Amino acid sequence: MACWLFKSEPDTFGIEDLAAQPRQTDHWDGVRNYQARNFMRDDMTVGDLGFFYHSNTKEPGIVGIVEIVRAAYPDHTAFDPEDPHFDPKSDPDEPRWFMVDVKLVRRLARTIPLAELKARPEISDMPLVRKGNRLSVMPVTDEQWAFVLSLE
DNA sequence: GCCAACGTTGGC
DNA sequence: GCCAACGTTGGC
Repeated sequence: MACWLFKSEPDTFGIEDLAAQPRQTDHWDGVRNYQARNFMRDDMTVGDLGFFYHSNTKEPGIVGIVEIVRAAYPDHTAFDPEDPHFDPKSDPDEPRWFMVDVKLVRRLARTIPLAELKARPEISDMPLVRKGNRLSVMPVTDEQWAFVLSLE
């Protein structure tokens, strides 16, 4: 089983929004970065766990845990001209972008702030804490996963 | 709101 | 294939 981290802006789609969905499950659409797409399309499997991370907010940090409940399938929002993530170059017959379904497992007891993660040498290799990182979906090693949870 | 860092695009 | 220009991300 692999572990992951999903970034989202809480003003757009936060953990409370996921919690409000039926069965606390939703598709993770809108990823428009090839590296992040490849992780989802090629490497994520049902049963994998992920951190839910709030970005671009007052206190960015890890707020919860999700589970992958459906493996990658075409991201239909790329075909919708009305959608903010519309991509005219994604052809329904040969989709360019993919998404997975995630289910909320639980909120963390507290937000683990980015600043705190950055201060921990044990996880200095996490892409999340590296300068200039812009991946919205990234892998997390088992060791990093366990360490982050130990901070909760 | 600012701006550094990054990925993508397109001219050549 | 190079690289400047541009748009976006995301911390602060």
